Amino acid sequence: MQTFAYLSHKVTIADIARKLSIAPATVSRALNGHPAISEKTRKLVEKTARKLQYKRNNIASSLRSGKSNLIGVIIPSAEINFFGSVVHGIEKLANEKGYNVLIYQSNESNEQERKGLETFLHARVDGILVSIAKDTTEYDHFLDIREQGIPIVFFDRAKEELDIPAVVVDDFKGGYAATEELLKQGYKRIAHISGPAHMDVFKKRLQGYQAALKAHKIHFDLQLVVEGYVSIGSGQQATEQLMRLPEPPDAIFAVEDFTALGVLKQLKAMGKKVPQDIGVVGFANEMFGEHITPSLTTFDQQTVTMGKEATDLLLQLLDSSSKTIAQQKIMLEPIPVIRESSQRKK
Amino acid sequence: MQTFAYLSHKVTIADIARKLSIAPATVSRALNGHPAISEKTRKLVEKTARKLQYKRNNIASSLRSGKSNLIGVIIPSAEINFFGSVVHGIEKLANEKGYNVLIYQSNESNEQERKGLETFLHARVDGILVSIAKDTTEYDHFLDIREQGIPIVFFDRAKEELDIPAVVVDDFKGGYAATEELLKQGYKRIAHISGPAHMDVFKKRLQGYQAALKAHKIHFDLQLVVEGYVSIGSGQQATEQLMRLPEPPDAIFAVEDFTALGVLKQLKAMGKKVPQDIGVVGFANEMFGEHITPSLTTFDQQTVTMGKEATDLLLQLLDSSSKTIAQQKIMLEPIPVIRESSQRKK
DNA sequence: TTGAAAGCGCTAACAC
DNA sequence: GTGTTAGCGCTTTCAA
Repeated sequence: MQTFAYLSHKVTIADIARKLSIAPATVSRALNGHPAISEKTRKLVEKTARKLQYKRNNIASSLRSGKSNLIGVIIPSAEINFFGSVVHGIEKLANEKGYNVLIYQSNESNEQERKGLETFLHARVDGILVSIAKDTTEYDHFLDIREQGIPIVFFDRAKEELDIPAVVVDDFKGGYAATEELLKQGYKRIAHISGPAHMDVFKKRLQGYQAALKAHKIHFDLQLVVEGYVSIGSGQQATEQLMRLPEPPDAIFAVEDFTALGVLKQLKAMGKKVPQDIGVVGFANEMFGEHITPSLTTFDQQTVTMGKEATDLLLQLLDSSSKTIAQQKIMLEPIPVIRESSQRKK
Repeated sequence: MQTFAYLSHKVTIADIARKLSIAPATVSRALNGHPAISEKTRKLVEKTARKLQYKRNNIASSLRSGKSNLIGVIIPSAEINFFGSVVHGIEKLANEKGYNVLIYQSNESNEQERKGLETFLHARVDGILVSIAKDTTEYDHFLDIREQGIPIVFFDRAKEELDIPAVVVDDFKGGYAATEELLKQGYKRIAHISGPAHMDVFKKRLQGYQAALKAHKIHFDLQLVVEGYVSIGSGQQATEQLMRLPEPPDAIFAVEDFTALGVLKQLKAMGKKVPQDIGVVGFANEMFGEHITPSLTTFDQQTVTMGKEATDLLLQLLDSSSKTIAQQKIMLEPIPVIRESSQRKK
């Protein structure tokens, strides 16, 4: 029951074949640049196709070839700038390479993440790109997918133990650099508001923070690390807690920008001046950081590049000919974006 | 050449049928809840399907039924919060109803917008949701799609003349309310930084602005309207121009939040106090507005609702049984979000 | 270099 | 209530 079929008969390769008195197979070959087709036939077919406004039916093509040319992408939330930007990179490369992109938002829920994978299985996507949801602490659903023979690549939120290819930012280095930036500015007692410990991204930033302290021979005070849950409210709460310490910190490295925003809000509410009294550094380079007062020092995660690299990796995996992938793990450099919130000296 | 086909033989309805010694068609019917199938058979088929881990091949199903269960969505940019949020609404409803969502970003370019439509045609989407790109001034590509019999619905950035169903915010009302809010606060000389005049959204906000002035018997001064191009830079530039007037404004209604952000930045650079010296109102309720200083008064566009309504409209269009659509044009109320930037009194 | 024929997995029309 | 048959539009052997 084709809706509106009467309006425009869909032209097929059979139509072209009939018109030219050749076989449909020949038309197909000509249209797909098969080498064993004469230049003359090819031109003729192409011209006729254009004239008849032929459009290849991807669905039929997919059914026959077993390739859908679809890539599924699961992101935690489209409302976070960061992911929107990564998707931009994914789409750009994917479209160039003839793939379409299906998006599914997990909303940080494990259940919805699983649903997304299920949906993608149904849609017969050729490969899947995932940034893991915050609530996900079990990973069997990803392994299931891999067992089905569908390539997966993680981006940003990866899980190392699974041995699934991934494109991430060097979070350890980022955490290290963030801490060092504060030390360089003369802050002495640096706190860290971390994210859920089960997530690699946040764990590594914490490790970077610890390593930087150690390198600078600063005693690691456990009281100065508060585990947050990656949100403005969490940043506010953690800040309150930190500032109530007998020896409060003089700088805070927040695990990402939303948390950092919470920190700034709370400090303002408490009448503390940033960066004079307290230094603040975030992570992710979310858009708002540039526009708030004081502007937020942070680290850029090369979002568009991340999307492209992840797609490129997936495409390699899809290309069965390349059995060996160049690199299973790609680390992007976090790029420091130094702004007011950390600049005590100047 | 099915990659990894050796790893997991894909089970089909034929497998189930064989196992139960019934016809494939019966299996299909049972799985699709066909009424004329006995409860007993249905249960049996369902159980077997589960046991064999059967997954319907959507592609085959699409080819046969002529329905892809795919909805294509074209947005100008995934990096604008507003669109991310609308997509959220679209996805939610679409997924509930068994549709998958393809996303394409036009990046405000007419060429890419056309490419997106072309891509969707190839992918045989059942319907298309579009928010028009800034650079688009000709609309034949949309009409072409409609002629192909593929339903389109616009959201937010619509074009009235085309007579294509749309879900938009009542921009006239919003422009009116924004202006009135400033008047209520005692501002007398209100400027407006508009957007490209060819776009309905911006044109209507301008008309709302003019109507509000008129209603309050305020002379409309053409000098106080500057056409911007919807960006921070544009807001800065326009503000500079406005403030250089012999009689500069004491309030600015910016056509959307990014422009408003530019206004605030420029005013700050000029040493003007907001809202004491000058009042500012934006539009769209972008995330940053809440967090900047001063926080930005703006109008919320009910993004998630917008996405849902647009999808609902499209779904109605797809459901051929309902020849008459309830409403071809849906207007959402802009919701005032009053913050510091406009609050002179208090 | 091209054609004929088969079939991807599913659903719908028509039987019974 | 279920089976039979055909075919969606394409690609891919195999044969010529």
